[in-house]
Amino acid sequence: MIPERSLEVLRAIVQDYIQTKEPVGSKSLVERHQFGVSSATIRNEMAMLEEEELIHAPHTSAGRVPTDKGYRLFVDRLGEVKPLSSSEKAAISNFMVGSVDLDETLGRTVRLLSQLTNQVAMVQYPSLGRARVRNIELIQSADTRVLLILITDSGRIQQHVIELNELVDISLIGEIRGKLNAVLAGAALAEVATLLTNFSSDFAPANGPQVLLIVESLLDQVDANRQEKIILAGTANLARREEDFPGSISPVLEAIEEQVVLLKLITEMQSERNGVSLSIGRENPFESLANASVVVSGYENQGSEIAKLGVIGPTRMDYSSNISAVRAVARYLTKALGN
Amino acid sequence: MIPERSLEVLRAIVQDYIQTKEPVGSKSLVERHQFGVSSATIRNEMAMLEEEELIHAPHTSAGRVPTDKGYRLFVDRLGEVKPLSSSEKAAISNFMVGSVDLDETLGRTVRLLSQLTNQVAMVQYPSLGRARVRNIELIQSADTRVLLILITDSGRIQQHVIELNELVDISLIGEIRGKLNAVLAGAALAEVATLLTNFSSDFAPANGPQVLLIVESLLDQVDANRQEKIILAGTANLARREEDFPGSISPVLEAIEEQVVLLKLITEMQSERNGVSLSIGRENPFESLANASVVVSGYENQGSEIAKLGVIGPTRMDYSSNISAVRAVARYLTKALGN
DNA sequence: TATTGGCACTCAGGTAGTTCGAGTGCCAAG
DNA sequence: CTTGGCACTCGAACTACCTGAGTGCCAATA
Repeated sequence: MIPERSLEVLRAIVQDYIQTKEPVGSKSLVERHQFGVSSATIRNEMAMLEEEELIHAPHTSAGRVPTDKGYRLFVDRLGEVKPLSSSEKAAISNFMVGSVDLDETLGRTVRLLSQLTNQVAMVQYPSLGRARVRNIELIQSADTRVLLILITDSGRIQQHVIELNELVDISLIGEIRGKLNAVLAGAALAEVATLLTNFSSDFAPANGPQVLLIVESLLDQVDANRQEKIILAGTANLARREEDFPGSISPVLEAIEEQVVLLKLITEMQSERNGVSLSIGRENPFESLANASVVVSGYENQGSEIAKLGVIGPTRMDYSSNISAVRAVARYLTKALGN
Repeated sequence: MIPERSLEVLRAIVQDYIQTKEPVGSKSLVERHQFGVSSATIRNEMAMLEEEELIHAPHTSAGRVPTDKGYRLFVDRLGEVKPLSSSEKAAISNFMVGSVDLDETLGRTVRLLSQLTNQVAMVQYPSLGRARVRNIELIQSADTRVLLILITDSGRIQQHVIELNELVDISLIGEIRGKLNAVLAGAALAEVATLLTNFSSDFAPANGPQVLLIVESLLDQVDANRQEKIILAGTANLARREEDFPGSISPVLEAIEEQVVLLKLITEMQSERNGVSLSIGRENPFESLANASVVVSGYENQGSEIAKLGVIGPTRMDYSSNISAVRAVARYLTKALGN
């Protein structure tokens, strides 16, 4: 359909535009690339591309700028993924050593990704969806208070304080803990609710209310964490790229701060080839992100994807580098979680 | 020293400037306020104020703008603290209901403060400095892994995964936990290190290495958390006030993201009257915050200050409102922690 | 001595006119 | 299909000019 050379021209336009941030004209194009044809020919090609809405001229006597559709074609068909430099690789492995718990690992990861790409980076906490219960702890932290801790095999630790309305004997707490673990250890989180349906009937009726409170809290815990969490880093990079956002950056900042929006966005994104998925400009469902692009990839634990990570930046971003950075970091994180 | 009416004029200038964002001239000043004198007189006053470096003219034929020194005088001597509107008060109490654990409470607080002030809000996590150990838990989460949980009486919960190099018997874990709690329960965090000096000598020599590992991790835990943590909300408000920051907002954003900087800043700020402390423009030690002001207040638990919270915004901010909002939120948070 | 009206002066910001040149589309010739 | 040529377009950059808010100062006044 679209002839080979036109695609070459599109690629050149995208690359030049990303680099120079100026609309690119036919003349500079033939100067910077070896096409072996004259600028007039290129002009014809460009007219074609404009016909296809892959590029767009901001005004009559200006060069051309890629449209969202143009970027899309670029990433889908043309952009070789730029391999990471060795210093970048070194940065990645350095960053990872010495993190032990999940919080720290994810924290480092998000900062790493932000430094690597000079964009805003985000890491989603592992979804509890497919995780399994490893351990449940109940700790009496005051006379009428119990701390419930839920540890899953993805390494995530949830804690919550339960306020019981009356004083509870420590042996009862122990009993509940024992039975909870007996019933739930190894169970998938999705099964927890069904497994606990008649849980309180095992206990003396007098203790029923307390047991129920704890069970409810546990279910809340499982459920509340279906609504996920995202951590961010490098917000300042947005401001540094301010000129890349026509209008203002504040809608973008707002969208980013609104975790719900971000979560919706990245969970809806379908993985494309290479395990990386993109949403470019107006492709993505939020008006406020019309000038932004999102690059995400899933990361895994024990063979299945548990959450996503990625970057968000101006539509005019260096897709090649960012895609490879996101992919590499996702891989490293998967590896780091493997231990 | 400085006559009464000059101060009135300064106050009027600050108020008008904050409201209109335009340099304010002598004529508009007499129009908007009842001074009972002519603009010529005001001009004389203004010349005085400029002499004192309390205001400054951006250029010859423009009105005047308060200097940092002018703002300082304003907040110290002139600004009545604007009482909160009843709807604001309602917002505060609504926001607080239903938060149970510390994380959630602080999370709500910071969002509340940001909404109330339309600025970037920050809340520092309680310092462990004066806190006491309430409980220590050790949970075996895999064959060679133990989860250490430290709960303090300020409600803060720290957890850390310890990697032991060899398989450990569960009864040993239980023994260690028991003795740790026996030794440490109720101890101030500062004492923990001394209390544990000879801890491992209580155990069979064969177990020495394991015990040491755990003790070390616990000490790390106590120590690592001396370096505090801050949570932020409302970063987008900065971008919305972009025009208030000459140059760019990106240095400000960077400073804010750099927790170390923020922490240094707010811990160094000395509380002024009303329990609120301010740092205005170049008063604060970081060049990047030359156009920013910080308003912070401490919040308390059990009668002593455990950490700080506050807002950060342009030097040209509404000090009266922000001061009262910060103060009110700090009070409410103190109250909320009282339970 | 403090206040005031008057007045000349300053200067940032807006408007209007001009030029410049990168870039375009089209065409006829190769 | 490619290419050189050419007329055309129009934003950006520069200039010149004007306007008006605001100033500082002074001499008159209360």
